[in-house]
Amino acid sequence: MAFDDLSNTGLSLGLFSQLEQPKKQQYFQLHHHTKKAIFSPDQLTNLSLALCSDQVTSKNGLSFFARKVHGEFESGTVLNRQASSISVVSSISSSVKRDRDASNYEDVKITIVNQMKPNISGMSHSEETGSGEGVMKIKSVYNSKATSHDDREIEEEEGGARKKLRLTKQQSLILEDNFKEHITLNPKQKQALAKQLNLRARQVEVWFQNRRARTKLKQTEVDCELLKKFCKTLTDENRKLQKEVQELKALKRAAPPFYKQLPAVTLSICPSCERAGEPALRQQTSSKFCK
DNA sequence: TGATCAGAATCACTTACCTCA
DNA sequence: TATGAGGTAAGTGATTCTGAT
Repeated sequence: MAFDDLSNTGLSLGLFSQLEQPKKQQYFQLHHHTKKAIFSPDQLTNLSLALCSDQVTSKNGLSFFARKVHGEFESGTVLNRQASSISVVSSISSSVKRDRDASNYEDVKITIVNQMKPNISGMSHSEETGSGEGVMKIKSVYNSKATSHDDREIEEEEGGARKKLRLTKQQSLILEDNFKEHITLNPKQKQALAKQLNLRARQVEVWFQNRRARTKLKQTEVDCELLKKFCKTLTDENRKLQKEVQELKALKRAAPPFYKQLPAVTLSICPSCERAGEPALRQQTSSKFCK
């Protein structure tokens, strides 16, 4: 796909109006990931934990940020994502600003430094951030409301290797507190929290995402331990029962059961009433039994 | 009314940076 | 000082859901 075409399909999408969009999401649904061929069988059956569901109302004026341009580009070809979703364009490399929550940006433009490199997704970090041929830079142009933090980050990202953000203890504490209250945030909460922490909404979102993943991982470990214990209990129980069976078998061999010592009794069916009974008894009661 | 599409939200997995033993 | 492990912020590619057409 030629780059001009790319911008036509997605990147020159400008302002979007605010939308009221009720969202209902089931979090941590039990589901299978059966689609990606690259998954191992274990991964295919990887289950999420069913925790809760929540009604989220999102009023996040679309803030349609160029989210995903990815895949192998070859001139004149299409993106490797479904053609229907190509309009969403984003991070080709770490130099791409990605902030779909920044509803205050005015437009997203692309600056092409050089020709696109085939197989961008396979580029190494140094290749991505280098300044050599074939490197494409995408720059998000925010409106005047963009925070200084954003500007700083753009500078940093353009400058070289990606700098890892370290949250302060205070920030982590506040995030943790919020997580205790709700494990997901609606856009309003996200924005508010981001403002409070002097972070971008995307960073808050990522933190919650990673936090949920950590919670799930821990829960999985706990579940695993419980299952191990349960398994051990069952094994012990099974061993006990096996032992009991052995003992009973030994007893049986030693002395035949008492019912085998009783005289044999023949049961027969009365042709008129079709009831079973011992003949001697039936003879005594036949006047009542078979009328 | 059902089909289709776009966009948002979220996920699992991965990468890369940073700290610390 | 070098190094490997572990923690975690961020990137990537996918699915699901919902509203609009």
